Amino acid sequence: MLAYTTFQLSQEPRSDSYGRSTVPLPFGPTHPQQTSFHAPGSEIYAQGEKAGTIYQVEFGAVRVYRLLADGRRQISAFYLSGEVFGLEADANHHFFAEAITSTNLRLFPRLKLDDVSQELFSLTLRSLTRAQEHLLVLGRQTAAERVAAFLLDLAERQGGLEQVELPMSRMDIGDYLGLTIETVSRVFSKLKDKGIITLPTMRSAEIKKWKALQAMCE
Amino acid sequence: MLAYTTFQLSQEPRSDSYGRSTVPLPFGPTHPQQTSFHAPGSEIYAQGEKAGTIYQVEFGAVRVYRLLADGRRQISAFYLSGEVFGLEADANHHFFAEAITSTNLRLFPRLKLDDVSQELFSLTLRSLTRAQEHLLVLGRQTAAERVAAFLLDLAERQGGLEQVELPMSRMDIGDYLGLTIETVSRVFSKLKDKGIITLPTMRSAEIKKWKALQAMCE
DNA sequence: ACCTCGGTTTGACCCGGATCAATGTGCTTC
DNA sequence: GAAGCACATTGATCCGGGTCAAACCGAGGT
Repeated sequence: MLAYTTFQLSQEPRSDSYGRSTVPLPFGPTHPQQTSFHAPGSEIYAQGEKAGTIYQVEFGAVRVYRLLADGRRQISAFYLSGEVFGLEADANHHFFAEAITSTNLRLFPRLKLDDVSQELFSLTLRSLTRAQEHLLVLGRQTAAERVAAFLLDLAERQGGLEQVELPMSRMDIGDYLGLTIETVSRVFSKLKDKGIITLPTMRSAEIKKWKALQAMCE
Repeated sequence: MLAYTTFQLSQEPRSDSYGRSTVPLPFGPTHPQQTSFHAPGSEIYAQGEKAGTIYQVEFGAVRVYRLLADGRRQISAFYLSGEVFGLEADANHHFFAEAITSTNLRLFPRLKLDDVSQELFSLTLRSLTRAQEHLLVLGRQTAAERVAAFLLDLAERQGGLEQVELPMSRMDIGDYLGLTIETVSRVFSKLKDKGIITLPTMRSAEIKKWKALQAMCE
């Protein structure tokens, strides 16, 4: 029932989409491995902590999640026996990891890659982080919070100017944020009424009150 | 305003979290580059097509999305000038990519990596795919569809047996699926009433009607 | 300038899932 | 076995955002 998909850059499939290897992980042998036991509910790492170690579940179950300021939580993924987690796009963890049940972990220290691999790998990891952060938006934010976060994201990607280009339609925005065009439009109108943004044309926005917009995302 | 985050495995930061490089991509020089122009709305690649090429937006904007059977669409990400997309976890595309506006793309052919990089990179790409597929669940599926997909996912990860262990609490499940514990519980009860599953204990489920469960996810 | 047409905005109403509240159930401890 | 407690289920009500429908642009075309 497990589908072992072939990876384009691999000669042979070796692990499934949860990181559960069918052979020992390739970065094991050269580095002495360490294991650690975690009681139910205990923290494995916290958001903001230094990252680098990769973890493989020997037995037990782990949840990886983020929190909004008001306590709303979005679990990004669960990890079961054999599965691997802990990869982060930069030096620090962006998520919390906790044991759900009694859990034993095998620890793999960070490893070195050549230059080409590095850049590509880095790129992928940051896409992963972005997707995971978008999970939080879709899973736990209101329509207004989603649109505010979207505008700030676009503005940042366009250099942080107050003028933001919106190359995509309202429908595209809705489909990205998990909303209907009507709701997107209503939120835009409300932001305009409050003087937080202006809408000079249908395909652009001007951010007038950055603080207010940022406050809306928690 | 752009935050250039340092990647743990890099000596120096070279691209931001959208894949917009501050220096030429490292896989450019050794391979002759190709570019392609796309009119608004035109397809760049389709779900199921052979993957491998990596794309960088020279100008324009691109949407990458998935569709449910009934036409509901979830856009996974937008890509703007300078940004990179097209990475896939296996030989085929799992998403559709389309130009939003008139768009020019720079194409990079697939590249070879050493063995160690391969496994790790493969792992990361498949995490990325999983996160992106979870976006579809959170953005566009109903409570019943989310729970059904969750049970099937867990069952598959546990070897495809009808008995599924649920190491996590209802609250954990809710926080993963973007639902409340009450809704998760109600959906479980409804599935039980319909004879699709049984709940021998609070922390396990038995799938009785696979077809019905699969049908619920579209 | 006027017409057309797709995309957008606005309004009225509805419904799925959240919230609030009460009850039920399994586990632990004595 | 009874008490205590955390987690889970069930019920009643509410509300955010979806749906349906109408009006409103704005960019081309004539």
